Amino acid sequence: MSQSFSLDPVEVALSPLQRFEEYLQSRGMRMTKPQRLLIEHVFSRHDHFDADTLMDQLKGEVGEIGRIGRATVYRTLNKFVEAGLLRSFTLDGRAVYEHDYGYPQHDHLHCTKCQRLFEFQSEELLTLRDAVAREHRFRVTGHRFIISGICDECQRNRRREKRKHDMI
Amino acid sequence: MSQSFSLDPVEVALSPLQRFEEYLQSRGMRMTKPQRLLIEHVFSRHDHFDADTLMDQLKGEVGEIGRIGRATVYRTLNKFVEAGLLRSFTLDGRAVYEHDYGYPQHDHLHCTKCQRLFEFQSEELLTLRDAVAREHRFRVTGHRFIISGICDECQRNRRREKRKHDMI
DNA sequence: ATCATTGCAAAAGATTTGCAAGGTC
DNA sequence: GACCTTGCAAATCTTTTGCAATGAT
Repeated sequence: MSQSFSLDPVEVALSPLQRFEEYLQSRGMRMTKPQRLLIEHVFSRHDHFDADTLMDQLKGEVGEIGRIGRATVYRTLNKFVEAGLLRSFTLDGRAVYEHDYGYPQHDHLHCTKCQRLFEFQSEELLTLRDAVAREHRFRVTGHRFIISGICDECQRNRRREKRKHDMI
Repeated sequence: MSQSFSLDPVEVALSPLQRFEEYLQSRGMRMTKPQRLLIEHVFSRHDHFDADTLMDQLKGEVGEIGRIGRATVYRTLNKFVEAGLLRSFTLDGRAVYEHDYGYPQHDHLHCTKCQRLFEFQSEELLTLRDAVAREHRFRVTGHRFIISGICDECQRNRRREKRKHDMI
C-alpha cells in the first residue's frame, strides 16, 4: 500500500501518543508496549496501510518486543480508530488505514493500476454532501468518496508499453 | 438489505435477459436455468441486495430447480456485473449489488441505523469528480460516493425512543 | 460430442474470539 | 491483587476454487 504526501498536518495540542493515553485512561484501559510501539510506528510517517503491510513492516523493526501477534495488531488498530487516531475504509475487501488525528479531512483518488492512493481536499464536496443530505432529511455522520482511475505515471508507463508492443 | 425507489429507469432496447444472452453468446458461454431464474428474480424489483439475502429469497421461491448452490449464486452475480447488468460495491465487508443496466448513474445515502440505502443523482458531483481528476492528471474510470448518517425515519424513531426513556 | 455450468465440499483470505499466561495500574 | 492485554490457535465470515456430474449447443 503506497502513499502520497499532499496535505499538511493540522495544528494539534497533543501528540498521538498523548491523545491515546487520554483515551485509554478515560475508559479504564491500559497502555502497553505493543500499543506504544504500534502508535510510534504508525505515526512515524504519513501513508496508507493495511494490517498485513503493517505486520510485515513490524517484522523488520528489530523489536524490543519479541513479536506482536496478528490479533494484537488488529485489536490495536481498532482501538486507534475508536480513539480517533486513525480512519479506515475498505479497498478490495481489506481494511486500509490512514492518519485521522492531526490531519485534515480529505478524499481519495485510487489508481487501479499501481494501487496507490492520492489525497485531495474539496470544500465544494462537503457543501454538496450536506445539501444532498438536507434534501433527504439525513443527519450526516460521514462519507466515503473514492475516485478510481489510472494515475499520471501509470498512463505514461502504459503508453511506453504500448509503443514497445507496437514495435514488435 | 432494503431499498428506496427514487430514480426512474432509463429507456433500453433490450431486456436484461436479452442483454445477458447477447453477452453470453459473444463469449461462447451458455444460458442455463439457474442463470435465467436469477436474472428474473433480480430484475423483478429494483433494490439493493447481497449474496446472502439473495440466497434466502431463493429458498422461498418454489424452485422449478431444486436448489441453487451458493457457488452458483456468486459466480452468476459476477457474470452479471461483468455483463454490465449489475453494479456492486462493498458495505461493511460484504458485496452489495444493484441494477446497473437500464438505470441511471447515481450515488447513495446509507442509514447506519436501519442499514437502508437511498439513491440520489448529482450532475454537480460528476463535474467535481472530473475536475479533481483533471487536476491530478487522472484518467477516471469510476467513483464511489456514499454518504452515511441517520435517515429521517430513524431520527424520528430515536426521538420517540428518547421521549419514552425520559418518561421513565 | 464438446465443453461450459452446477453443486458440493474444501480452500482461501481477512478479521475476530476464547483462553491461559503475562503485564499494568 | 485485580483485571486488561497478549499471543496463539481455533473460529467466523464471505467469497472462491477443484472436481466429478450434468446440461447446453
